[in-house]
Amino acid sequence: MSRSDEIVEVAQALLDEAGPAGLSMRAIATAVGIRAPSLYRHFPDKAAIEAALQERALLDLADTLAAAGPNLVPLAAAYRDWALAHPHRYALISGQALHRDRLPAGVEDAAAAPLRDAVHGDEDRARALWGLAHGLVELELAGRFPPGADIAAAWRAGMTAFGEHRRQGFRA
Amino acid sequence: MSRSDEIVEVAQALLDEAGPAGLSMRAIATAVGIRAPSLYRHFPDKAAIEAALQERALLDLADTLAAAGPNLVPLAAAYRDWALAHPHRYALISGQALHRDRLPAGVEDAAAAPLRDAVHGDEDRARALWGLAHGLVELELAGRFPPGADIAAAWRAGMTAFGEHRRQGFRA
DNA sequence: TGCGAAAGCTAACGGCGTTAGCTAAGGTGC
DNA sequence: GCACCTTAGCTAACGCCGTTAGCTTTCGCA
Repeated sequence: MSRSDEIVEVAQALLDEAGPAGLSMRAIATAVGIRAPSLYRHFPDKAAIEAALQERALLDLADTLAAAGPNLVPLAAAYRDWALAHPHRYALISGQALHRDRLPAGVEDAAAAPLRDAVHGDEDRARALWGLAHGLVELELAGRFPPGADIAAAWRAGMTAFGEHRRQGFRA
Repeated sequence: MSRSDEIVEVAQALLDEAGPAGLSMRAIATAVGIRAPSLYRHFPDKAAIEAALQERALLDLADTLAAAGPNLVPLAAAYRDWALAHPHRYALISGQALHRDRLPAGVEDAAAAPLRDAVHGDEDRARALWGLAHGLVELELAGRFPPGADIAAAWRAGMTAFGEHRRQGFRA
């Protein structure tokens, strides 16, 4: 394993346990066993390390979604489960945090493809579905739902809306 | 206008033009005409200033949504329009950024109430709808949709799903 | 007139990402 | 075998960040 790979590995462990706020260059370097400036021998800046983590996370998410199959309900469940299992990774790939220009082409799309397939290529409904899943995950991770809220039921309500809609062959 | 109010006013202007990243204590202080440590005469810490901005933003959003009326489509349009008009304010009240423990009681709920009313008190569907709106806004603000994407059509697709669903009296 | 509170100030601390510039180790060409 | 260049580490430091300590000035009021 190259030193670069080792750094990314260590950074991912640090992200998982300490969150994005704990992912400092000094912390990564210490975990590797070197000093912060030495990291710049392997990566041009912190964003490059973050981009490597984002690539990993997106590919992992894409695999997970692909493994969930083509049906809406298990697909949505896989999306939510992945986010809840890796909340800090999800935070790293959501919002403005994504270093899109540093990611290899296709990586971002790979994670979106399963959702698009689940609505049979209808781009508008795929985007709405993505928004729904992303929004529900973000609200849940941010603790915006009151304690005791039945979040699974909210997912069911959303999925039912989209599922029924599809079964009727509706077009917006 | 008290000094505290002036600070919040200036901070909001700074937020609107420079975004959350530009909202530093030194920048706020300079814009007010004082030095950063003097801000601590009026607020205990930066989070308190942010909380004041969040309260303003949430109340403004709540007013905007209330003015949009009880129907789903114009309500959703108002939500999106507000977020696009004040992207940095939206960023400040979304995600983990919210200082919930520092906000006056009811402020957060005031912004959510119109969505809940629009689905006639069905909590599960209200949360799904909130997730949909929040998610679509976040994805759009983050530039996650490809250039030229018909985002309005995605909103229509989502709203149609929820709207049709309601008209049929469906329950999840 | 004196006093205390309010509100400003400078200097500084420990954190951050990052840069400049030095050094030690390892391989390669003559 | 020696000179040389590259690689990968290091320390010191810069300018930013939020924040604290401690000083001064001003002002209202008894």
